[in-house]
Amino acid sequence: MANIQEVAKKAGVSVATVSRVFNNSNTVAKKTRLKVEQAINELNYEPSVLGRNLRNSESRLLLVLIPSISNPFYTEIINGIEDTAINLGYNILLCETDSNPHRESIYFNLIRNRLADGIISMDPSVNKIKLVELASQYPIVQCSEFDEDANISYVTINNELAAYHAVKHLIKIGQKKIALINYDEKYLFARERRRGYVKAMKEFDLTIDPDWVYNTEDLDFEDGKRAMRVLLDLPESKRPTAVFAVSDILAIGALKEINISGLQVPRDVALVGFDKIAFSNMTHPTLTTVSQPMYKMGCLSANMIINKIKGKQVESIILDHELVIREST
Amino acid sequence: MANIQEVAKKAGVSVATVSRVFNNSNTVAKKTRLKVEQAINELNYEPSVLGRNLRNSESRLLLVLIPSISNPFYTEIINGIEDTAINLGYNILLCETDSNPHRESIYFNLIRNRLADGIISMDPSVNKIKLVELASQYPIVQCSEFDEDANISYVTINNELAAYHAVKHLIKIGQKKIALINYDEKYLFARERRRGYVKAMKEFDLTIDPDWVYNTEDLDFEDGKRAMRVLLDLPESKRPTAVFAVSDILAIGALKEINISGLQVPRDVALVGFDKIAFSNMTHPTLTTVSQPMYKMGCLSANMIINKIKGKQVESIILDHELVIREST
DNA sequence: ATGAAAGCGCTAACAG
DNA sequence: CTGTTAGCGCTTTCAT
Repeated sequence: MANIQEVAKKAGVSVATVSRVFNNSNTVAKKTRLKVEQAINELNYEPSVLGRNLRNSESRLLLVLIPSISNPFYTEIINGIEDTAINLGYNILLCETDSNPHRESIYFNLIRNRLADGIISMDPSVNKIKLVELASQYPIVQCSEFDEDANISYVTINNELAAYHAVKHLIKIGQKKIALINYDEKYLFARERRRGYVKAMKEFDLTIDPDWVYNTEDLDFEDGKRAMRVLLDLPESKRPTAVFAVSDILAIGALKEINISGLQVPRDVALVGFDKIAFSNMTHPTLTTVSQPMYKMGCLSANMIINKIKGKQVESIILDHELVIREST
Repeated sequence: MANIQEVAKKAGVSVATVSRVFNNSNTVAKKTRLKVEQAINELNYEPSVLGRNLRNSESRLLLVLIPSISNPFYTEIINGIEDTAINLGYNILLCETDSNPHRESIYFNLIRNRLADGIISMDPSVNKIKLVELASQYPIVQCSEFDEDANISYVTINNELAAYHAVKHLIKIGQKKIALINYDEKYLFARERRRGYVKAMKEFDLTIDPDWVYNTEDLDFEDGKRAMRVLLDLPESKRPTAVFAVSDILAIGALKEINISGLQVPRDVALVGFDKIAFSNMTHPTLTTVSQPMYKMGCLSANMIINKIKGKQVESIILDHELVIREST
């Protein structure tokens, strides 16, 4: 593959001029430009990003940290990030941490090694201390999950309010015994969503049986199943007739367990999920769920990180959610 | 952030020695090495990949082309690719083409620009002509989908045999009226899977009603639903009692449509999918499906492309599949 | 409007 | 065992 020198030689100009042509500098005479363009075409020349990057000490690569690529919640966000990034001349390096600190540190080093210009972190189990430390030297934004006191700008939704709306919907359709399948409360969004649940229950004078709140270890299908099993095994008088799960996958696990028990949704148990992943519409019955504007979140995070890279001031953003009522309630 | 010069100065050695320490050259005296290591630690130095890459004209980045990140079929493969790549000192650039030629060409340019050292293509709708052209200049391997006469090495399974096994299983459990929900036959795997279907039917002297073969436009849930609707709307005498769908998502769509019609799986219609995506185990009933060794496919593709980058000779690989019998049959 | 040349950070060949 | 130096491919000042 030809390099800039060969193009320059072929066109009978200096490498500087070739560079100027490629960077649309308007200080190149039309005639010269034509000559150069012809040489570029003949040699099928493409500039090496490596050379340019080294010179400009930028890579135009963005690191996107997610816990797991198989979690469909992230796919729409990533679409948004990718579309925006490409438009602005950046590419993304998708990094799956598996919530594994070793992997995380490999990825963190990528920015130290200047292979990436900035990080969009969506990993709730990220090492906050390291993240904050890194953020003091490199451009970082958080998407969806964030650290309250980290002083790193973020894009997210109001989780407490969203959970409140979901539970209020269950109450409005006549439910009183409402359980919460929540994630480990070491995560901020889990704490916030519980607050929303409690708030709605309190507002309508419904008492919460402590057995109705189940915290899962992971966000997997199996965790949802297990949680629902525990809830269904409660004595008749205490058994909940509605469930709010803080993620669609948990809700789908719960749905499965309800079906296995020969019960029906929503007749015997009403069910609300969270995230509006594609599969929430494929179950039978389809899942009522809280929709986050995932694509938009992605676009905004990408914009935010690129602005930060360019040294602009950025502000955190809290977006609106939406309750999508479907067959499960 | 410190660079190699500052470390050299601080340690009182030349940059070459610092480089040697970092690359574990064993021609460095213990005492010198210690001095350098101390300087590295004090300055918190990390070498710039950019400089190294430019010098070695390699980026240690791998391009992975997939049509859509939201298709769970690819997630396990990507896990395999990523684990292997990281182990061998490479990172991956996940590229979603959306089957969009414009995006594809952006990604193809990444390798022309030397931002990537090789490509793993998993996109069935890739522009074959461009791919072949590129493969003559750069390291490329294909995973899962491949071009028969492209002479680009690949990792895949025997699709015809896998489909044959799936249909044979349906026949063995007494099914005779077996429909095929297939993808557009411009794709090789779709043609191969139909051949397997036909072969099994022929072997057991079952005639195939032309109305039983439905080719979808896309591989989405909605396509599966639509296909199943058409099949269910056939006159009573022709209506199939079993369906083989060439992808789990299509099968899940079919399942949904069957449920909507008030019919039951497997009592009224038996159902087999393909891919063993995570969600195939979350439906009610769970889906019988053909399992591809996706993780392994990923590992092997990564190994293959890295070997190719290093100039080694590589051989295409055909892996075994497995029929996973669950509740839907 | 164009060219010469420095330099981004690193590695490797060569010399000592 | 260590230092000197050229150069990877590009952009960008500074001259002209």
